[in-house]
Amino acid sequence: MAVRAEPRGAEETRAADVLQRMRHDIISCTLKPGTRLRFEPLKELYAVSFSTLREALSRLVAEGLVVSEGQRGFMVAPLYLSDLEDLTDVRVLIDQECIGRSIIHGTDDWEAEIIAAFHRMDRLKARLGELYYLSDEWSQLHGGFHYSLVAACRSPTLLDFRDKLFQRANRYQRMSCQFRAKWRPKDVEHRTLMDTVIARDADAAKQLIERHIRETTENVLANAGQFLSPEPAGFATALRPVAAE
Amino acid sequence: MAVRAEPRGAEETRAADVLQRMRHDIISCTLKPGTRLRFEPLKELYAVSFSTLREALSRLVAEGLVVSEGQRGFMVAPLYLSDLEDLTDVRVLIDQECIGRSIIHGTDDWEAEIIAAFHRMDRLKARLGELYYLSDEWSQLHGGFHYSLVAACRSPTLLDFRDKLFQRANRYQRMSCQFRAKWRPKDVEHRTLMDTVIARDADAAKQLIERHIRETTENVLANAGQFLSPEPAGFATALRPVAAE
DNA sequence: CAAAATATGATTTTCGAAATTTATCACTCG
DNA sequence: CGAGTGATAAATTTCGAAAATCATATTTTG
Repeated sequence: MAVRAEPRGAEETRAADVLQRMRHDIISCTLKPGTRLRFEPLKELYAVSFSTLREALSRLVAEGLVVSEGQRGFMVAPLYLSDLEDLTDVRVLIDQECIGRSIIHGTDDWEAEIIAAFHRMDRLKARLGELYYLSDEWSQLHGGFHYSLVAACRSPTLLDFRDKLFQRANRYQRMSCQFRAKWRPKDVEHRTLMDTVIARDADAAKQLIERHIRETTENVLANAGQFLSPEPAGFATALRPVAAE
Repeated sequence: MAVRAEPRGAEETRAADVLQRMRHDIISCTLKPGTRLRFEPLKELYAVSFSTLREALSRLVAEGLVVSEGQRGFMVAPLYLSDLEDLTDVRVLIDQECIGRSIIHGTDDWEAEIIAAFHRMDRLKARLGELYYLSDEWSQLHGGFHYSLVAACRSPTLLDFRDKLFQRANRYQRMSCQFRAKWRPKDVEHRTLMDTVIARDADAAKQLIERHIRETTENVLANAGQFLSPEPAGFATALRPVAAE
């Protein structure tokens, strides 16, 4: 058998590839919140067929990045003040739990990975200068740093939830950057967070991550709060009693 | 315009309908854990085409009820001891938070709905007799009761997470029933839970819900623990560093 | 005889045309 | 003039055939 031309699983499936690209475009607000997602344009933009698009959109609905209205198509999930507040509170809960568990279970390798992630983020920031936070690459490394803090929590479910929350929250920040580019630097905070976590001081780390998350939200609100409508129209959002125990 | 023949939104979309049916069949273990989901049989079973099936399957993957392996198709998510344990811990965390918030924000209507839900569940149980817990209808009402307890938490995100966790956990119980039909009755527990929540005793309610959830898991393990493989093969399950903040 | 290479059959994945449904707009009627 | 009605256009949704991929059996080669 010949050697694989691709770097192993570069594109498992066309649908999975489109899913990834669309997710990125939604989070980065290239696809703006509230935009109706019509098929003809999207078909051209992503170079796939109806069904394949549909598959990707379906999954994005489950992830909360897209909403579907009956048989009237799909739409990039709008941004709401109430959603951001909800998101912020739940993120605090989940991140605190993850950090607490990571501090209990973390190994030397976990610590090493945190330090490495911080270093990568820090150096890239230095190289990028003033508007570092607009870059996709920094976004990646910064996300990686925060992930490294909680990576040892030993709960795939918590990590999955955290990931989804992180992505949804990210959209609000990316959006707010487009209005005003003022952004309080967080280098010191990140370093303190790292030190505290590695020192295994759970209580302090939980306090720090809470402040970190809440301050980020406050920044978003200061930059773009006025552009957020307070509530979705229907008010009742995700309600449905279900199966049993 | 003529009067609608259907009871309003009975089937928004064929894909949504199939999604719902498949979800039910997976949770009830009609589609057994670990089963490969081949398209030809499924196409016949649900009477839809490839693409429509694919759409439903995609969403079930996002919900954690189905797993997809590269381009080798789909499979009903297997059941693992480690997953059940993870699930149990996270459910305790989320449900405690939801109950605490509901007790803070709950109105009279919220209390009324709890009492109503309990009554419905209680009467159906009396009518069904011994093996009440095998019935789909009871499953529904029991789920509804637990939902009513947390319904006033004012966090769509938490409710959504809770719902997904509930469904995933349910699968383990349904499965365990098939091996042995011994099931400790929980009537008294449910009533105590209701009384405590309505009395707004947050600490006691949190303790009760934790015990309720953990005992349920212990029951499952007693009935079917020996049939669960301890871990997924690959070990690392849901890991991927992502975007940024 | 073992191992690699190839051919064959089964399955998944993708595509674009056909069927439904919704939205738009001109038109009639009260 | 406004509300309802019906036809037309635009969009979504569904379908099944065609292309691509994977698993298996067979043959070839060292």
